[in-house]
Amino acid sequence: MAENEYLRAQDSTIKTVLEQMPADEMLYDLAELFKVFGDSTRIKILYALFESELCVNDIALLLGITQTAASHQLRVLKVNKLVKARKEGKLIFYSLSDDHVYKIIGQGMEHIEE
Amino acid sequence: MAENEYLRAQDSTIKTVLEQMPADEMLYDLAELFKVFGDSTRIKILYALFESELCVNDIALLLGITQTAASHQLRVLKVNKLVKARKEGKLIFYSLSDDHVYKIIGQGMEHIEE
DNA sequence: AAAACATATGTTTATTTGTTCATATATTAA
DNA sequence: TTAATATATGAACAAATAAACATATGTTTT
Repeated sequence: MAENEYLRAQDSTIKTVLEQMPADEMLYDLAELFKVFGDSTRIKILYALFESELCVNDIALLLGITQTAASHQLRVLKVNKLVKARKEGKLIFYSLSDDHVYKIIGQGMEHIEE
Repeated sequence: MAENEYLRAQDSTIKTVLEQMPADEMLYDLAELFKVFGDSTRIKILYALFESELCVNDIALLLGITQTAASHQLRVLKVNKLVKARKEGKLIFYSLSDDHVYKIIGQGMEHIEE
């Protein structure tokens, strides 16, 4: 690595930092994922789904939000593969897609509970 | 729990969902925390700090952002206790405050790598 | 003390985003 | 088929926010 008079860190450090840095696209995707968790309405929906699958209207009523708002946010969660949908007649039941959701939220809780 | 003709879910389910739901303030704090991770600039900064503590200018130069942008985002990270600062003369070295950062980002990576 | 350097702060601007309202689609019931 | 119910979609609006620019604060060097 070429010397850089503007950097204080050692060349070896700079090299390691740059080498370990994931590709821009991955960093962007990661930020996008966390953005999904960065809204209290969506967090509430996920918490509700911790207990059981629920249909859209139940989610809306349980959380005190409109059906439209629930639907919009469920779409965001679904696009990002945090929830999955199951159709039963005119009802659509949403549930968590996998246990990453638990783990990510769990880690977040640990941090704020300090 | 009183019966609710508008809800499809069973009373027992509704009861459990409502019981397990954390207080609104906690849900809000949790969303705020994830919001911090929900920006690629901040994610890049955190990744850089995985390797070693770094001063503001080095972070800016390494990531190709302005000093001002780095400072603003480091402030956000510091307020949310994800990084801590150490002063050495006119340099201020930032580093990760604890290993929750690793864990949270790690879980996020697992999810998107599927 | 003055100059140079490192970081922080305040303001403005452009973009993103969550919600609401109106409406469309789809399924079941009458 | 019409009405009722459940969910989704699209557009408009308001709030949040990241970046840029100018500048202030604090530290070291000369």
